Amino acid sequence: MLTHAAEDYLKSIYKLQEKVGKVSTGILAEYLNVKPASATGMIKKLKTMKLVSHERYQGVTLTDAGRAIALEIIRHHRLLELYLFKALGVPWDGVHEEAEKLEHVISEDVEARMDEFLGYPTADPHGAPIPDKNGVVIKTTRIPMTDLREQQSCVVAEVSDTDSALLRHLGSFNLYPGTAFRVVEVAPFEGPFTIDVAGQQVVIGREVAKHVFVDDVQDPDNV
Amino acid sequence: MLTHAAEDYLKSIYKLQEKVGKVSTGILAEYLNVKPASATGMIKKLKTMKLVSHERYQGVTLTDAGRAIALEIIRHHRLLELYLFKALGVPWDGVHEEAEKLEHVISEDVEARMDEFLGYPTADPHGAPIPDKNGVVIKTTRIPMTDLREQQSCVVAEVSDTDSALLRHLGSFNLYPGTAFRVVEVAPFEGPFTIDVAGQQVVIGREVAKHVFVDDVQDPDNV
DNA sequence: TATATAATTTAGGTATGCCTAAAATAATTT
DNA sequence: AAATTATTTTAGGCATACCTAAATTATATA
Repeated sequence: MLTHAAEDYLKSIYKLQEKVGKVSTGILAEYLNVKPASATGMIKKLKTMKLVSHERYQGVTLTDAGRAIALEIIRHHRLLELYLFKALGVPWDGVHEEAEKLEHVISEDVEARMDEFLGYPTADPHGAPIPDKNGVVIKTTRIPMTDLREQQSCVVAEVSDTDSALLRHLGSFNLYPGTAFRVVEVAPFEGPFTIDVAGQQVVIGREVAKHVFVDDVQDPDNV
Repeated sequence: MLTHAAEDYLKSIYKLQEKVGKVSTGILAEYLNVKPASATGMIKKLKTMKLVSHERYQGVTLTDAGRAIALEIIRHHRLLELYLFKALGVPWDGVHEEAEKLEHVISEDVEARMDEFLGYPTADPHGAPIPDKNGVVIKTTRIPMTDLREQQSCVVAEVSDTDSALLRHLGSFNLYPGTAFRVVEVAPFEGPFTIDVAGQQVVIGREVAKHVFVDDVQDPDNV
């Protein structure tokens, strides 16, 4: 069995790799709130276990074995988030922190029971896809809200799960995954977005919009 | 926050103290599957935190602060066991092992939600009392099954939770907490107990009977 | 191309929590 | 009371996973 720290490194490498391909030591260290020297140490350890590929100064990538473990941990995390949300009513801005601790200790048996209780779900409360038991993740085509233009309509697909204050903010506007909205106005010079959510006008700043990803983008009917 | 190991020590000291008063280093080490030298080390650490009282060669006892933490961990453990059993259908011989890992990471918030879901229960699936939020444990008068005499009737109050094979064995006879039975025969020379459970005759060996505790002992009506 | 800057790795240190072996203390037997 | 046995503590090591500081390597700038 891997240590919790090793599991966290694999999970983080997976997530960063999705964004940037090869993951540099510095990026990884920053993501994990750890010094680069510490990351180097763990990368070496993971390399001897053949869970990552790494050449000095060249960044890390997961091996197939490493990715399988990373996906398993991510599955634990997201199923736990959804379970806490649906079965125990933990607010959506609190589930990430809880799941972060539980993901390392939950058994496959308990996980399977939660999965069954939830009806084999495919997304967590923030809209992130839940890998299936074999590590298969549903591919999605989500774009950041900042790419939207005026008058386009769309549906919230996913929001970042790490910042609990941000989640409370979004919740106050009902901006949950599945919520539809239309862009009313995009203020110039990197200004905020004014959107229409169920008839209510809401102003969303750039920084917030960067963390909201949308789906089903439709141009206005009357063009 | 305490380390998981420190929490386990406090919990173990509490349980052993219930049985033997002052807890010797050796007994504690054996209970935790650790060498006496390691126990000495942790005892010293807990002493500096004022969670235990200890004089060299004289055994440990918990301070009020230490007991409060021990009871909190025990509450976590037993609520988790019951939750896993009732909400997720984990078999009663598996819940102990799961709870052993989860008890150290579950938050007070999630615990409170499970408590509510379960209707503020007072006993876990093995009949062990669940301390309340303030660390108050319901006092019980339970006697080991080995103290029973022929023809006495009683109700199973509690069984040891650590040996999963034993639990499966008891389960096969329906000997769960709450189950009533009558002693039909006690074989001489430390022999087995023959009991009547819901009309079925069952033979229970001494070693098993030592781990079953009963309540509501009644002498036969026709005396 | 040489130099300055930035990123990464190496080297050495800390804390936790376990271990074994040896020393000290306590309890039991003769 | 002395000697043997058992228990407990001390001393010194190991692995994990973090840290800081210094050395190395790579990249950007003059």
